[in-house]
Parts: sequence; structure tokens; C-alpha cells
Amino acid sequence: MALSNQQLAAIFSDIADRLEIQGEVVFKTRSYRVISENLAALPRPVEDIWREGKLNEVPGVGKAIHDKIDELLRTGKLEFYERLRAEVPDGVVDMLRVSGLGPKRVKEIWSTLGVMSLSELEAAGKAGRLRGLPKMGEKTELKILAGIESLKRRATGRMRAGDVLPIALQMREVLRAAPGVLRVEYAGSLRRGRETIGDLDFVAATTDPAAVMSLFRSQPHIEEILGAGETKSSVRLQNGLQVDLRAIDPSVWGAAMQYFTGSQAHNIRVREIAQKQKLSLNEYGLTAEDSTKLTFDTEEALYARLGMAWIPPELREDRGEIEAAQSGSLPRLITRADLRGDLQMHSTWSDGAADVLTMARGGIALGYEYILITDHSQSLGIANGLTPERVRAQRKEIDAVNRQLAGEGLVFRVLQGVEVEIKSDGAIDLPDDMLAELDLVQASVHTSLAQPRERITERALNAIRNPHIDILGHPSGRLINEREGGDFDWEALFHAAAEHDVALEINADPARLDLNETHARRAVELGCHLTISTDAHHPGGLNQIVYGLSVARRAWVTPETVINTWPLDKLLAWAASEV
DNA sequence: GCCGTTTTCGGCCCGACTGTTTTCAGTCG
Repeated sequence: MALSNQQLAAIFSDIADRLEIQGEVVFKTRSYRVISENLAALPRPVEDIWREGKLNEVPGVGKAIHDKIDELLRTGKLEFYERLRAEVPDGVVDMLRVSGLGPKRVKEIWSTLGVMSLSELEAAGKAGRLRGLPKMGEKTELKILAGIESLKRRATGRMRAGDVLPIALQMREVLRAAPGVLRVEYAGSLRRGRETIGDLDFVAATTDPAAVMSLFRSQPHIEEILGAGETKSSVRLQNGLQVDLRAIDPSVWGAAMQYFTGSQAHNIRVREIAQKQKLSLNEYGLTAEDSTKLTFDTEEALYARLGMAWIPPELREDRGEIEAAQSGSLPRLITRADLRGDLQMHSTWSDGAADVLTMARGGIALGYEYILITDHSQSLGIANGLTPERVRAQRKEIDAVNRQLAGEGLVFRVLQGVEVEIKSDGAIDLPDDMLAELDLVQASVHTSLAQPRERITERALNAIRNPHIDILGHPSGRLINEREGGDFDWEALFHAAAEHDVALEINADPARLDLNETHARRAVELGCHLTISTDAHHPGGLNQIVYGLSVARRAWVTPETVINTWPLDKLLAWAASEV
């Protein structure tokens, strides 16, 4: 039975939870948390590495964890884990999700009161049985009950970055207006460009912490104030998002931004490096053994003092960036300015909201040199997909738009493509001679995503082998927080895409972000080209490219790999040379 | 549990806030 990296990661995270409740030493539980994160971020299937006998090369794998992974992959089960699950009931683990409850209190509540589920916890709280336990009084009891309530209301744990960034930008403007404030930025996972955000972190450099704290806590749309200190406050917004603010002295800006940007795994490594240099690192800077303080007003200065190049936030996950920063071998990550065009968008010819000319104007406004119109093909009836006749009619309109733009003296080209359906039996929804007339062809799976691995993989491979198909669009088909993508054999798919030189899309729609960062990194490792495109359905949608860029940067992607950084002539020559 | 240009044993990042406490444990990030 095959276990995915994500499934293995979830098991080790669950083991860490249950061991913590049992009171196991923190260093042991930390090891399980570390391996959980490392497995989740691993660009290749653990199973492949295991088969090659190279499990020990995975960071965080020692003898004990090696044997556990081995047992899981051999038998699909883990004796140790089964025992642990019997010892600590699932309902007890659930209680960890309540804000304000950690392993110590959960263990106390469980062992003293026999509470074994969230509903029993709620009943115990309402009956006043929680107060009186060690270190717990009336306030703690009320906090736990409030935590249960908020857990019931909250839809999901993490929100899409696309839903958080607009809130962050607006809130940043508000906070910047507080008296005494010199700088405000968001840090945390949003700054690192993650696809989902657990909570939003702000850092404010100010000479008047009380003023910005007070302003922060008096904003509208706040449901609950979770904490209110002199330099740190936390609130929960009505949409469930938790927002934290730290106020710091302007002189420590660099150290504070480094600290609050994280990730935790990255910070632990950076502090270990400081320790080896007899220095202690916190959010205020470095402290030497003789208590001398060093402050840093930029992150660059802090990293430099520790012997490293500045590390782009997107890379700060302890996935090799520390070593690269020490040896001066960090990648030159792709930026917005590298992109010369957007290769997936829709117009009113299918399910878009704007005509071709309007989409072109949108691309011009962003400084692009070209766009590719990729309306849906005929079998996607719900999206008004194009028949061959309508594809040819659209060509006339695109030619007219190009003539008009040229007449205005603009160096800009609208390319004609299509997002052709890969049908459930693997057939391509438009005939080859039709595809041959187009500038570039993108193929996508929209239906029958639940097919078994072999079947759905064969569909994608069939498209990749088609000499007219240049790009595989949103390869997995997932929708973040809505549905899983298809169960593709990614290694096979990437090898084939590299061989036939079919580019794989990083779809920048914040609901898709597909390929995701781990798949994108692996695809590049295996020699694939990528595109980063928005799938926009109106000109405003073109701005969502920033989310796709974040995925690419987190995947260590450099510009030359991405075909829409190429000049138009190179792009068209590549498309014409079918492999 | 993992890990190693000070270690194969003895370490393992660091601080704010809260609530229940007379000095600190628990939680969180």
C-alpha cells in the first residue's frame, strides 16, 4: 500500500501530538515534528527514496524514525503508532485544537476528569468542573469555552493567501497612520509567500508602542481580542483570521523582521549558527557572552554578521537555503520584472468577462510584451468552449486586435492559444490540424479527477506526447481548501514532460496554485520548463500573478526555466520545434 | 528523537502574554 509524503507527515505529526500529551520530553516530540515538516516538503516520493535505501539521507531521519518509515512503507501500518492511538484517544487529541489548551492541560483534564472529547470538554466547562484543576481558574475555564465556540464557527484552519493579502495591505495602511510609527510590514507566512496563511503577523517600528497597539485593537471587524500587552497584541477578525502585532524600536527593525518572518525551522537553524559563534539571537538582535548587544536595522546586516547572504523570505524553510547562503550559492529567484507575458487567460469567447482587446490592454498596463488567449475547447460546454469553427473566427478578431495595437505604435502581441480539454478517456478535444494552427496550445484536465492513478496519469501522458501541445495547465486540478487534485504519478509525468519538452504551468489563481511548490521544485530538478500564468477571466485577474510568483520563488525557480520570461521570438521558436 | 570543525554523550532557540501565583507554568509563535 502506497503512502504519500503527506500521509506520512500527518502520522508523525499525530505521533508528536500524542507523545506530548503523554508528557514525553520535548526534544523527542520536536524530532517527530521536524520529520513531519521535512517529509511534507520533500520534493520526491519518500517511497522512492526508501526503495533506493537512502532514507537516512533525509534530514531528521535517525535510526528510530528510519525503522518507523520502513515499517509503514512495508506493511502500511506501524505497531508503535497503533499502540499510541490506543493509549491516547482521538477525542483527547482533538482538544489540542482549542485555543489556550496545550498538552499539559489536556493531559490534566483527561486524566483527572476523564474528559475524552470536545463535547465532554464543553460540558465540563459549563458545569464549572475545569476551574480548580492545577493552574486553572475561572478565567481559564471561560477562555476554553470561548475557544470551543470559535472552533465551531471557524470554517478552516488556514486561509488562502489570496484572501489574506488584501486584508494585510489595508491593515498596513491603517497602522502606518498611528502616531510615532516609522515602518509597518507584514511578516510571517504571508511574507514568505505560502499558499495558505495560519495567522497574519505585523511588525511596527515605532517610538510610541501604546499608540499603535491601541489603534490596532480598535479596528473594525474584530471579533475578539486574544491578547493585549505593551508591545504585543493579538486579535481575531470576524472572518476567523488571527492577526498579531509586535511593536519594536526602529533600531532593531532588521532583527525583528528576521525573527517574525520565520519560519520556525529556519530561525532555529539561524540561532544555532549564532550559538556556534558564541552569540545569542532574539528579535532584538545578537547578544555576546559578555552581554554586549548588537542591533541590526536591516536583515542584510544581521545575516552578514552571521556569515550569510541575505535570504529571500520565500526560501526560509530550512530546505537548504542556510547552506546556500553560507556558500554564496543562493539562486537568483524569478521576479515580477522577469515576466514578459501571461500565457493563460480567458475572454468572452468562452467564460471570460472581457473581450480580447480589453485583456490585451490589461497585459500592456502590466508592461508585458505578449499575452496568450486560452479559451476553453468545445467539450467544456458549461464554459462555452470553442468549436474548431469558433477557434478560426476568434483568430480573425485576434488578428484585428494586433493590427489595432500596432497602429497605435505598441510593441505588443496577442497570441492565440486554447485551453484544450483532456477528456476523461484521454482524448484531446480538438483535432491535431486545428491545434497546429495555434501559436501555443495548453491542455488541461477538468473532469474525472477521481480516476485511479494509472488511468489519470495515462490521460496526462497522452497530452504530453501530443506534438502540438506545449503546456500542461494547472496539472493537479486541486482547489485549495475545496478539493484534492488528481492522484497523478508525478515522477512519471515530470520525466515525460522533460522528455517531450512540455512546459508545466504554475497557475497563479490563489485558489489553485498548481503546480504547488514541492511539485514545481521537483519538476525543475528533472529538467522541465514552467509557465507562470494567471488563468485570468477579466483584466484585474492578471494582477494575481504575484501568487504564482511566490510559488515559483518558494520552489527555487530561476528566470530561464520559465518560458514566459523569454522574448517572443524565442517563445514562438520553442513552440514550433515540437518534440 | 537527532546530531557532531569544541561533543558518539550531552546537548537541543527564544521571548511575550496570561492567569494563577507569591516566583512561575503553560501556551503560543
